[in-house]
Amino acid sequence: MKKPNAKERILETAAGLFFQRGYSGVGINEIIEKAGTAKASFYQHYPSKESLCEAWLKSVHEKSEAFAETLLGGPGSASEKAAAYFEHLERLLVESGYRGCPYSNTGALSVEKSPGICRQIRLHKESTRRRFRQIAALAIADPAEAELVGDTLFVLQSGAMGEAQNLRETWPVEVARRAAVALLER
Amino acid sequence: MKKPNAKERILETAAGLFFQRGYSGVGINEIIEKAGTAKASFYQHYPSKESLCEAWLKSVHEKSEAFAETLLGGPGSASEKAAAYFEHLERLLVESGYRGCPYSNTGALSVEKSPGICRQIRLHKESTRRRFRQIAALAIADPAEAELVGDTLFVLQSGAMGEAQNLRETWPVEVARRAAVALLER
Amino acid sequence: MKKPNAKERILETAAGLFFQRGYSGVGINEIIEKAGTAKASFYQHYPSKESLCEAWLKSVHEKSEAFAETLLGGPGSASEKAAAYFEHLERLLVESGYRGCPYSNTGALSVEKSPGICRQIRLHKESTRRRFRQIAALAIADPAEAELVGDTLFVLQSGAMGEAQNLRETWPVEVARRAAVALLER
Amino acid sequence: MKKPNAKERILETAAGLFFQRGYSGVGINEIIEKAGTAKASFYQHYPSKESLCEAWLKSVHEKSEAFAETLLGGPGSASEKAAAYFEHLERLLVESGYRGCPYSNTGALSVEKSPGICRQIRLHKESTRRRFRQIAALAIADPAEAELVGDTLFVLQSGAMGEAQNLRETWPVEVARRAAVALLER
DNA sequence: CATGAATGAGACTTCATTCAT
DNA sequence: AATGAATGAAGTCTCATTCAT
Repeated sequence: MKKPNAKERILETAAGLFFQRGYSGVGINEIIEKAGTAKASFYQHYPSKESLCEAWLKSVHEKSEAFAETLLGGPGSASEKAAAYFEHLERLLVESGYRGCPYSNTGALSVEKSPGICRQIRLHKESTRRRFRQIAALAIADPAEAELVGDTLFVLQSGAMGEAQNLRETWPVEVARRAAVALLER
Repeated sequence: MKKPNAKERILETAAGLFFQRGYSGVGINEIIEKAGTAKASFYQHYPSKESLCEAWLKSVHEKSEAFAETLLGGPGSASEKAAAYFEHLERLLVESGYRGCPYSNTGALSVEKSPGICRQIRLHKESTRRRFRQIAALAIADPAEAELVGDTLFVLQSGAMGEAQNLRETWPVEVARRAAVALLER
Repeated sequence: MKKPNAKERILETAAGLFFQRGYSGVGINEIIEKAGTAKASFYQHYPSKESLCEAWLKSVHEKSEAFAETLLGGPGSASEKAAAYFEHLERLLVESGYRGCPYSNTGALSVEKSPGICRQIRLHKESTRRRFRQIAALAIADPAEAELVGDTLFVLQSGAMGEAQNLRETWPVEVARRAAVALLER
Repeated sequence: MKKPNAKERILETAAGLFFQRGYSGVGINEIIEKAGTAKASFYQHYPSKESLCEAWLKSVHEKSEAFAETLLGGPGSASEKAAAYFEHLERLLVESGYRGCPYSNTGALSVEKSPGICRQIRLHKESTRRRFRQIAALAIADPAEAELVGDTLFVLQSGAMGEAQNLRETWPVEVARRAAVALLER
């Protein structure tokens, strides 16, 4: 019995599982079983589990970029945009059962062997950092100051997601949001 | 040939390995081999791998507490203490090859099955949060305000460690330190 | 993009790989990849991997026959022909990195399931045996004696190739050549 | 349900299977199933399939050495010993269903990656060569001549086993035996 | 005739854990 | 308290082959 679109189904299935239980917590067997594919079909499309991880991170990055562009292109002041961003994060966090940031969760594993995965993580993180700098530049005239504030927002957001995940509480996100707003409204 | 202190040797060996490669990246076999113990001796002292993880986290917590107490009990203003703390983190980070926070790294795994590990993480994180609130209280009179600033420092610190690990760069720690100092010197 | 001569390219590619790493050491995937063909194109030309093996052995046999006919039809005494034959073998051996006889290497696998492959091996081996008997008949009058000597040359040659391969040294071929010459010059 | 002596059972089972169908023709699964062991028990005793192959070849070598020593230490002239040796080979060959020499069969695979296996093959082959030189030295006074004849016997024996395996006939062994006797009785 | 996607079966290896001594 | 042998389950990956287009 042959089913088409195995590649898509595999990626979608893996996306859900990797996000919920982490890259190292999910095996190929479970992925292909839930995707309804044969093992060899998997390896036809992805040369290794690591490459699937890369594809997953890439797909998450695309959705993240789409949201960020919408937010940045829309109306509102810098602090409003930042607040909206943190509120969005909080919603995601609760909906996902406090699973935090897929990139940080993957980076927390010792994946030193896979440069491809590390590269995806860096790409996403640098992109996020750039977004926060753009937001800061809306409110702060001095470029150097804007960059510093942008980086601070980036660090705040990362810490908020991580600790909310660790503690299974939302207050870190709220704290970060208030700090962000304060930095931008000064 | 009986070797004493098996329990200690196991814990020390595991501490090094868990820290460097993460809880899920190290197997029991490697631990007992490097510790020079037999398989069954391991299970005599630790009923499971998870319990060893708990013991590891507990031991890390003790060292962390000792450092924090020294810092808090010593001389210096709030912002000086905070700056010293972040400089300490940066040193650890570089020395360890950018391995970040053991608790966050462990929490990034989906270890929902082990309440003991989650508990250790929460204990340590709440304790760290309390330390930052204490530092903030040194500089800020209003209790509510001090708590908020303390939580912000906590979030900053966590994000700094996480992103420094992800990017293998130290700037997130420096950014966090400057933000912390700014918050405390206002 | 259609490429002609797919069948030939497959055979040539497989010939190189089978010779170097043995029938069981080469997979279909590698063959079609290096030949630049699609999976299904392969099975259009060869119903199975075993049939490709047969085709390979057949093609090797043809080249071998051509050489033998040239040698036999040329000038020189029986012992000169035999010596030339062994010198030829030694050259091939060194050039190929001591890969020995493709037929013996294939026969060493337990390919009991494939009568076609076994048949090719037998065909080649019996033909080689006949050649040696012909050479022996040039030097030895008595037919029964000539047959025995021919068979002995055949066995010597086979052992020489096999052990040269096992030891990665050429002395077995030289030993066999000297024994062959001695048998024919008596 | 735990059974002791897994290591022995694994080696004995593997010996039979490797001999009959070749190293590459037998999988770990079949070995452990027929040996009645768990897969992890296998890897407790043998770090890899290749290491099991080495152990197998080593065990075969020991039996082979025992036979050779008995033969060499016993009574009889050089040609009688050689004849007995070839008759022994012929018996083994028929009994085993024409499976030839385990070392040559293993060496025919492209096992370039495993130096351990290659080493076992070389050890056995060089030892066999030495035995034949010893036999030749019993009949031939000149040392250089004896060495050459010994090597010739070695090559003859190898070719005989290989071609008997290829053709599933015993005549190569008989031809080799007659050639050997002729060389020693001259 | 050519193709890329799909497949069932099996490859080798490692996991954390438990048993009998 | 300490040990080496044994284990079931799961790990990632490859095999030769066939399908639908």
